[in-house]
Amino acid sequence: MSSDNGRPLPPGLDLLWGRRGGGRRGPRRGLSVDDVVDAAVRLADAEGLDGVSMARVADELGFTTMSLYRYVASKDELLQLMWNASANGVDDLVLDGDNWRSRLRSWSLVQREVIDRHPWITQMPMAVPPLAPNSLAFVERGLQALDGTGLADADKLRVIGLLSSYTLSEARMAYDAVRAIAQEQAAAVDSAEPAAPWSFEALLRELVDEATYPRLHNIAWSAAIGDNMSGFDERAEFMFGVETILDGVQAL
Amino acid sequence: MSSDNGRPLPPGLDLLWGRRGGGRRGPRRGLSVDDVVDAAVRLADAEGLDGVSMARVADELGFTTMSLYRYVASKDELLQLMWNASANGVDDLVLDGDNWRSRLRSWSLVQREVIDRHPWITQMPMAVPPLAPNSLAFVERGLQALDGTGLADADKLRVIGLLSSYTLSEARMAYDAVRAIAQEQAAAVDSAEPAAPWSFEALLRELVDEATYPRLHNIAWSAAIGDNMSGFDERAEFMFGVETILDGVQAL
DNA sequence: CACGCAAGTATATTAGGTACGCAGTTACTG
DNA sequence: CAGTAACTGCGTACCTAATATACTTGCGTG
Repeated sequence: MSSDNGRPLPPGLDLLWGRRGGGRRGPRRGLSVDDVVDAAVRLADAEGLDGVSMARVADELGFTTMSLYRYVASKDELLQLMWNASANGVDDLVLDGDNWRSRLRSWSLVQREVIDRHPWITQMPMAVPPLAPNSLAFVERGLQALDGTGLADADKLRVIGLLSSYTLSEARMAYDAVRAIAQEQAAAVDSAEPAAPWSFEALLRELVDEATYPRLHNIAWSAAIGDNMSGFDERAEFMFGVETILDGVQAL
Repeated sequence: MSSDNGRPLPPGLDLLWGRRGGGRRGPRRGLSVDDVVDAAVRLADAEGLDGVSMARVADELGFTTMSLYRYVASKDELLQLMWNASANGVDDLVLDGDNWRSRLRSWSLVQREVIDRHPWITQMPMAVPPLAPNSLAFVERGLQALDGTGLADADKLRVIGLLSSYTLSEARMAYDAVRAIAQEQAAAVDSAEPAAPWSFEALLRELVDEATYPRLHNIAWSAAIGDNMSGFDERAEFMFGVETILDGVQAL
């Protein structure tokens, strides 16, 4: 298999890569690691990452909280597994396009779609370099998209990293906005007050005074931003950013 | 001042913008919001964001935990204030360079320096669009750097957003790596075992099998990555990414 | 067939955020 | 000037959530 056969992986990675040993004595297991991860992912999809507590996940499975620790070492490890699981389809991903540019574009779109399916990804702690099977598989696909370009390997990796960090942060902002609105509405319900809506543009106009922020002030009061909230197409915005990055890559 | 004079800002933003009213009756305050924020920032600088608990901050100031709630509404609000405070110097930032490109480059460098001074920024929850005075001031500087280019305002904002999200995520990865190493060493100390060091490259070579990840496998086993850990210059890496983005901007 | 590892459970501990009410303090108000 | 309202810092208490530990029971293996 590999050079370091047998040497134990760092904690957390072993499970991720399916290398947690384990004798086979004792009662039959009532669950599998996948069951636990699936339940957690389902919960996160439905209620956001905050909805995921060990107790809640265990409930979902009809087990007690502590039983989960027979399958994962810590909540953190569970989060890693969830993160990996969220990208579960990428192995058999086919990138269409006959040039690197369209392939990379569709690669970015795929990532964005994954995040849209699992918005909680944007809330993940992300304490560790993503050495998960699916993350690497996805990177591999990105490298594949750059086949045939004369780019150095290191540059390819950089491009991949650049695109995916842009995608993630764009998605993060989008979902932060969604959450902010949801939260505001929730607050408005139980406070029973008029609760001024404070659109984003209204806030900007309120806060940005002309002396300190001349350019922002100008933008905030221009018609362009004026009816932002309605006609605003986040997806187009995202695509534009991707194209800009691709332009930069083209220059390499 | 502005169109909506008097309408209360959403919670959290009022303090950020110095608009938490408050009569002046009652005992003199023993602290100021700035004292609290400063203490929290000092703690975070020294011990990371995990070191920041309300109790710990209060201890630092010689007050009880609950007294802090006379100054901030919640820990979350405190975090927002910390985030804003971390960028405290940007108002009087001078961007050198006579063309937009060098100005933007130095703008990115400044952001990176801020993060280097306060690495905990990369660990922040970031639940909300950054409507903080200093964030906006920094954006304003970015716009300023793009003065004279024919770019549309919306495009300028996109460029700014793109660069800063890249900067943040690059810094995040860098500090994640630092933390991972520190944590590994800490674990090695109290376990008293040989505790195989598992360099990043060794891990990659162990995990990435040729069949599934041909390109990654190739990279992992190439000399280029081989002695990565030592000769690896993260700063140069970062600069390269910035240049790539700037190339993309140039194409606009 | 009994030994001992392993699975699920119950209980408890710890950490951290925050609601609530108290007692003392100060400044506005009549 | 007295009264009172608004405000201070504090102590206590509650809640959520992760997880350590010890127990009970199941079952493959020697």
